[in-house]
Amino acid sequence: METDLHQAITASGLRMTRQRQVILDVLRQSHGHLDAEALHDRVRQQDPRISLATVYRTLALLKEFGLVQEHRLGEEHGHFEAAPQAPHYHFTCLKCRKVIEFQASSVQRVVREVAAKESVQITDVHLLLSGYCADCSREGVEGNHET
Amino acid sequence: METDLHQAITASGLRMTRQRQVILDVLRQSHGHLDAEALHDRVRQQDPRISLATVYRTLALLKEFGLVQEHRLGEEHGHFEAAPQAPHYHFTCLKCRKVIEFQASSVQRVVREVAAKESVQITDVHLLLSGYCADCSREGVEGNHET
DNA sequence: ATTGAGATTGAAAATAATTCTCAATATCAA
DNA sequence: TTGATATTGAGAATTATTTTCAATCTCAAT
Ligand SMILES: [Mn+2]
Ligand SMILES: [Mn+2]
Ligand SMILES: [Zn+2]
Ligand SMILES: [Zn+2]
Repeated sequence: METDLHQAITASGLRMTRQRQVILDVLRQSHGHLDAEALHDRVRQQDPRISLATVYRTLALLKEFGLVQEHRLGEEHGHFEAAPQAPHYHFTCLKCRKVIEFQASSVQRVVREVAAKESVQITDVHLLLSGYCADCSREGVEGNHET
Repeated sequence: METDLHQAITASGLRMTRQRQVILDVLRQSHGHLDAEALHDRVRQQDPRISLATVYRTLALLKEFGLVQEHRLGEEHGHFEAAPQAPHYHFTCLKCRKVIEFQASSVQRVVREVAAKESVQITDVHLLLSGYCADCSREGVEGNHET
């Protein structure tokens, strides 16, 4: 639960650094889906010297290890979260940008079907729903031409 | 089938231009999922003066009209396709970048469930599977440490 | 504990993707 | 035909991410 980073790192012949540990720790403690800058800000509170480049580098590494997931939530930048125990998916509000997580076992069924039918090996599943949350449900996606 | 752009445009008090028509036409004729530069290249063959900025501007407009969809296929840039009659989803190979489209009616079931349970209004659904296609299935995601 | 090969980092530059600015041009209702 | 104004092209600007490289760590072998 905390040594899996050490494990992955050394198994790969890489080196354990304070930066890598801090970045993973911060991501694990943070609920929600942080972008690189937001993560950098929080990481700096633990160690003000860590650079944004190292945040990006470490995120790429943690993704390879399967310890971190990146999501595209409809914006021009990525959002990151520590890999959860059970897979989950996302809804994001086009107006207020709120993110709601949900589970749906039937998605795994679809994944198995596609894997079989297309003879592919599936390693990642991203389901993103977007629209308007309960608070924002009013106007639609396109043109509200009323006053 | 060809006048729906005129319709959407004029209904919005906008203006019909050669550029907008060409960009939509090219996208409709192109099978596959083009990024902005690739689309620009093809559009230029019809009209060499059209700028990349206009391609981006028009894609944004066509998305608002629901005539075009943008997908994030695991790369740092978007890919675009003309809105299909029936919804479909995507698998992309992490090695060769090939894209396979598939349908899965159970996804719509999940969408309805989430909409009901979370009281949200869902306007877009993106399901992206990634992994290795039949040709590329061999090494895993990370490190192949063999020769 | 010391050493050294080489992995990692910070800072800044570079690259990539997309958006914005603005003067020139095109559209379309009158 | 005209005029108000929407749109465009070109390039600058912005945003997100990656790369470069010299300085600094890490860790296995002394
Ligand atoms: Mn999540
Ligand atoms: Mn498609
Ligand atoms: Zn909302
Ligand atoms: Zn492949």
